[in-house]
Amino acid sequence: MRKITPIRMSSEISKAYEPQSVEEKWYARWLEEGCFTADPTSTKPGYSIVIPPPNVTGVLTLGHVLNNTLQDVLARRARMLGKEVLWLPGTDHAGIATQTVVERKLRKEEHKTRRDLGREAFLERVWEWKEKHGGIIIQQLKRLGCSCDWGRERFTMDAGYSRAVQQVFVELYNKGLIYRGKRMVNWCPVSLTALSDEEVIMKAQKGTLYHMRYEVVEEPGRFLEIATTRPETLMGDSAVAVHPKDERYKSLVGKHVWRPFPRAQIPIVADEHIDIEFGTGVLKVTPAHDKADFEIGQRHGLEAIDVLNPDGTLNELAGPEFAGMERFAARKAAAEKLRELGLLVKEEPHQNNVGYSERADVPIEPRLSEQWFLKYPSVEASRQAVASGEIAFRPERWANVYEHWMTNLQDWCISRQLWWGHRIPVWYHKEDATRLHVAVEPPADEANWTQEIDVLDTWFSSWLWPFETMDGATRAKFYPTDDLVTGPDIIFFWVARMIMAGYEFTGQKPFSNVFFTGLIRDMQGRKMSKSLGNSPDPLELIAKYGADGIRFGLLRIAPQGQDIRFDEKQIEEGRNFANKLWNAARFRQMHGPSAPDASLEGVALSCYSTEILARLHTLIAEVDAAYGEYRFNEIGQRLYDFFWSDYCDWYVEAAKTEILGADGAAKASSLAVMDYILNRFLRLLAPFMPHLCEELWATMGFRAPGHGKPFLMYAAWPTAEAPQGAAAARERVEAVYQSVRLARNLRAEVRIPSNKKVGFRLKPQVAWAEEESGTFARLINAETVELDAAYQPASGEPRVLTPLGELYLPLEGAVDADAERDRLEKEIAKVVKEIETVKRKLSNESFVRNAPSAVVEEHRKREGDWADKLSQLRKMREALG
RNA sequence: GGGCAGUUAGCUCAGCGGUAGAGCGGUUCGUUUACACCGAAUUGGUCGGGGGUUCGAUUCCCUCACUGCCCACCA
Repeated sequence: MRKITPIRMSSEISKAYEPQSVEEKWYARWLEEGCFTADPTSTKPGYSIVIPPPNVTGVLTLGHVLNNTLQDVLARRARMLGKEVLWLPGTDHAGIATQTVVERKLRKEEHKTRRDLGREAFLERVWEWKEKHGGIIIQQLKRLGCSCDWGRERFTMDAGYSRAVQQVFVELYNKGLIYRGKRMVNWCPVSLTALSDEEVIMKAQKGTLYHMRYEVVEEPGRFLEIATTRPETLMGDSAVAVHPKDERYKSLVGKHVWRPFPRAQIPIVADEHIDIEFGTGVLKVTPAHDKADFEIGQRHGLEAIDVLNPDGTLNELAGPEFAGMERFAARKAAAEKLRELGLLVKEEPHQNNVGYSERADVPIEPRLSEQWFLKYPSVEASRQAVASGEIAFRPERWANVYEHWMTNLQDWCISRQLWWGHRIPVWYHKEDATRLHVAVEPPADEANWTQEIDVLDTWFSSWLWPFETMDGATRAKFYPTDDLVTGPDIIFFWVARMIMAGYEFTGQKPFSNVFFTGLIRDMQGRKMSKSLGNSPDPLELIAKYGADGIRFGLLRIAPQGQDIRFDEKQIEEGRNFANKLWNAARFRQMHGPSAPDASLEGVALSCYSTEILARLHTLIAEVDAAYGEYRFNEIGQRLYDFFWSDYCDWYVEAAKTEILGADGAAKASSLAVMDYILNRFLRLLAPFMPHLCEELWATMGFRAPGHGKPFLMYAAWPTAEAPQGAAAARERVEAVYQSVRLARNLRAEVRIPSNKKVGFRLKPQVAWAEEESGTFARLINAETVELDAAYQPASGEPRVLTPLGELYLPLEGAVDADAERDRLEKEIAKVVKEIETVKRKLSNESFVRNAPSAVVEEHRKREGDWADKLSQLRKMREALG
């Protein structure tokens, strides 16, 4: 193992923490030393996470930063808890997205389409692109500090993985769960492929409801009025439908109407599906272009007339004047023609929901086509696993969303008319198209067969991710995985399907916990998107604030599964916190070397030391509890508050009395306590800010019992002992600190500049006031605090009652008896009010009877405290005259 | 049309049955030998409206309002 040489701090070292070089240095060291490598033969208990594989075309977004930082935190803490950790990385081939990117490039640079190249050549291009430009995001994740086992990076189109995908297809086919059929699917006229229901996004549209009329064949001169939003499909109408109970039209059922163009007689049918209330209560039935219409067509044996080409233009069945016309142009043209024929009754504005293709962002076209479908496997086991808590969803409410989807499953359209993807392992016999060969290997007499040209939906490969990324030995050690961290937006696409695949193909759940993060939005609450340009570049933020800064900033504002409004200020806070820690360590270093083990054996502690150690003890307990509930923001908040406020603002400032004082033993004690705290705190913070903590750990020369490697990232997770005498210390320290706050306030009120040293007088009311007067004086920036039990203040000298006693500020010329009288009287009024409140509460019998005794006790104590304070204030008031 | 979240200080958010919190912002002071990416003090809230349960409600229940998200074949 290589020796680590820490950079020694010196007074020349920069006052501000400069993350760039530190972060890159440590990341390189960790990699060199194999710190991220998972060993399946280890005797330590295993812990594993698989990364939600980002698209190979992807670049890092803030969403990725949050998501992967959370995974990194979990992985790093698990290592410190003594687990053998596997965080398995990789990328997704992302069928449509990647194909589109390469096609666009081809068009731009060579003015060619993929068809110009042909399938084989095009795929070669995609692979070339993938090798060259794919996986940028992997590099970006490294810059963020992700401790993935990069040696195990997987891609969903790796040879072995692809084979597994095809095997799964064959297996499901043989089980009768996969079938081919001509069905109504969601067709994207831009990507020219079928899509699953999940890839369709419903959007509210402002459109027009056209009222038109068809003449009844059997009763010339009588017209049926029909409302439609899609007149361009009327050429594909093969019936009109009314509700069987609709009295208005009962007599017409079984008769016919004239479809105006191409002119034809079509029947009037009765169907339960019709909503009597909507429009005119008459529906034009276009079985080829609407899912509901298709079903009506099935029930009534209607012809499905497909009037659209795959690209969304109309075909010759629509008639010569429409053939070749784009669908939305045709809508206007059809309406216009109806108007000319006198068949358009009216047009009215209408809002309805239209399905859009998630990728291409155009309205999808319901289209009848031959596709492969999957009946989901292991549904009941999967549903049960989440319902019973065998797989825990956090926040829990997502379990309901999952449950709802799982109980309303529709068969999954898994074929895609793309080239980039896993080719469906099916061959059709050239002589006899009904003969199929379904296997991973092509048939022996391959020349007599043609392979299916469609590929599989990308999610049909990603659902195997938690186990197909692992070899046998790895699986034995690390499967099922422990935590999955992902966004709720892919709960159906990915999470639910992985659960089903896990049970179906491994007989086990694929993971035990799923943590759903929130979505990161901009300050206006909008989704981050490329088109809005409101998505900050995380790498720029890293350059500006450091990886640790962005990690900490984001973690601290990421609530449990709630959406997050992003504000760069929050990242700035992360950077500032890093700087604070850096400087606190620097301060400690300025007073000599630290003890590596930072033990407090046999060290006599000041009350301030005892108090901060007690707080550290509490902190560790709280952090552990918060980890147990995945409350990352709370962990961040606790660490921040403890360090900045309790440690830096109070403890270090108080300890300066001893550190800068003459008592060698006392100084050594305070420094040892700082070492103790820093040693533990760096370990606690390491998962959040790994680079900085590792740097300081090395600089300070700390050691800790560890789990194999001489890095902080392998140091044991800290435990803290509650110090002896914590309660007494806390009481004393709190009295001092409270007195400090009051004294500082007094200074400010009397307008003494913060840097001006002044002399105070204290009439002590506690026996130990003398012992703490030095620290007290330091904290209030006093020249002196003279203790004088018999002190007679000049009338009008600024004064305040503190827990240490009456405090006076003898100032030349600033004596104002009226002001002091006012101040005291205001204070007295406040106390009187407090006492009244407490008294009222205590005199309420129901309160005393019903409230928990601890609460009642607290009120009693409070009453006593206030009463004491009041009597002292009154005495001071009398003395003032 | 169903379901789920959210509504707390000017802004972003914690708290979720016992005296309203943080950060940022504002105001005032500060070259106090770690840190101006800092320190101190201070300002600022009938905890969305209305009911109810309770000795007590920002916290639990009901209801309404608005905001956001998910699901759903009303053309």
